Amino acid sequence: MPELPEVEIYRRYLENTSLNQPIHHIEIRDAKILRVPNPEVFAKSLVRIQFKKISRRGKYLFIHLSSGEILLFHFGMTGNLRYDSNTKLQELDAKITRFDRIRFHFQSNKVLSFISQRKFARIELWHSIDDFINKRKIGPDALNITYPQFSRAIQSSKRPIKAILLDQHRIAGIGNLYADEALFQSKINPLILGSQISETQIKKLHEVIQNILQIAIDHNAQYGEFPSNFFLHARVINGKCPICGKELEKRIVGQRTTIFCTICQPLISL
DNA sequence: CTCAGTGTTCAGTG
DNA sequence: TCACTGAACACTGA
Repeated sequence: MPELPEVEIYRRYLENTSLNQPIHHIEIRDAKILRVPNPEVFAKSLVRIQFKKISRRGKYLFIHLSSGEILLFHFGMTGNLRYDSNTKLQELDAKITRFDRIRFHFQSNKVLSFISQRKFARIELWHSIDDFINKRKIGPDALNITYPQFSRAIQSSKRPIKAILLDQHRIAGIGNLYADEALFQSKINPLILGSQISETQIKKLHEVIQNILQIAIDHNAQYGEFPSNFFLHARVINGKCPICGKELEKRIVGQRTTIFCTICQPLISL
């Protein structure tokens, strides 16, 4: 599920469960998740290390280690976390599924599992956040991006707006669902090119994105609890436009399924 | 049985 | 170098 709001919820979860506990050992159940030169060496190097702080940029979660290094979590399409505080080993084992890919065993006997159904999720180790941001060229966080930054990110591209919103190099944190949500609430057609969007629309889009993401976080990223005016409710059932009632349009834009209303999100620039 | 899906990376093109 | 595109990755559920 992980777009920005989910990852922010994961960040808070780690902050509330996993700080300041020395690691006892790391259980590697699927080495593919670990994008490090040598998983065994990686695991050994983390023994006795603690998580000191958890931060986030877009969909990337950073664990600040007591060693000074940064453990990077990216959840892909299906990543999740589960912190087990049971003291009995049997009860801990009972909770393991085959999707528990990496497990961090703390000296306190608590266990943090990094879970992922599909193996698109990954864990990396970096010297610093700046090092990671610079090498991967990750754009500003969608919740923090200023209007001038946002405007430039949109107008400087000739790709469809939908593709721009999904491009983490330009703006970090928006995924397929929230991109459709933001475009619907802003009444912007997903196919309009970035360079062709009016200043008024960009302004509106910027506001709408901040608003949607904040509301999503406030509802713990639980889609079922989002306000009824959220497009997502109509989108999942592939139904009719919640505003005008017309059959929603479905197309591939920016390589992803895109659902929108051709009436409420006209192709002309306002 | 087939295919789409809350995402990224990498190779290749212009 | 840069902007962009399409394939690949892996597994479930409709």
